[in-house]
Amino acid sequence: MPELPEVEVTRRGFADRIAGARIVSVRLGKPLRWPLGVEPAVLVGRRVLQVRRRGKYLLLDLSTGLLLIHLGMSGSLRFADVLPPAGVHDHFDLVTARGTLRLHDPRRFGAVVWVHDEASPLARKLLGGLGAEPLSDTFMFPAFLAGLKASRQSIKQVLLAGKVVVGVGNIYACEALFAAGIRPTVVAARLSARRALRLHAAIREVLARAVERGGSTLRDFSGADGAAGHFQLEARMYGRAGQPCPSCGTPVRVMRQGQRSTYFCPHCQRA
DNA sequence: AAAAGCCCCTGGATGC
DNA sequence: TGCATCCAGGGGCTTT
Repeated sequence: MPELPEVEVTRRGFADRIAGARIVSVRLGKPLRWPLGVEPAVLVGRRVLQVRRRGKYLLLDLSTGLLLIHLGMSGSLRFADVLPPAGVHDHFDLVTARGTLRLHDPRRFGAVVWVHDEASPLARKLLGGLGAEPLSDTFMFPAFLAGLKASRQSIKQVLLAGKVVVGVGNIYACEALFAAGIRPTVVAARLSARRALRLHAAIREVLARAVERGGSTLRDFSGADGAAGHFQLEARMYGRAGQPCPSCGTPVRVMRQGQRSTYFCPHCQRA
């Protein structure tokens, strides 16, 4: 579900409030993607120092170790003083002295994993291969172009893979490619520097705009305070098959790329 | 080594 | 109403 904007909106929704809070208890529901990796009781008494984000992962630095949280396809986090009794899809509660952080995840593709530090084997496996952060100034065009030049995959799949740039999921890949006027099927290595530059800018603009708008709410995404996002109201391609392109009026087309739906305008995205 | 497919899981929408 | 099928915001793992 959540792409970079949704994860970042989630992070901002509770980071300041949970910072410094002591862990009171931990409740686990049904199994998630991986086991927590530590006895829940061991975490009690530790403090949550800060909440960072890397790609679509949230990193909760504890006074000892850190929790990696991923929302998968259907996950969302809530943070509140008091939450209702855990439902069948509430699979992780981190109860702190300042409120409870709860992961709700019907499909359970999400994960909460404890590691001692970012150099641990699991942390390296999950975070080690990630590409540049698109909203930071480490997202440099020369490296972006070099990454594209090294791949014979389609540009859409390169964006989704997260090895060159992180955080771009299916919605924002479609939107950024439309904004840049690039056909999603183009082989990444064949993009000219000029077009790659347009894409580099489009990725930043689309993601930053989505964060401002509070993310996209397709099914049940909401921020940590429970508020829905509004970006989907302005999605120009994603989910709009058959509807007129807002730029030229040509019906939006949908196709499959790597088991994912791609939406594009055959006129505005000609090459 | 890189790329393509395969799953993990539940629920909602659609079609018969 | 009931049941089958397809699809969904991700990504690690296995197979080519």
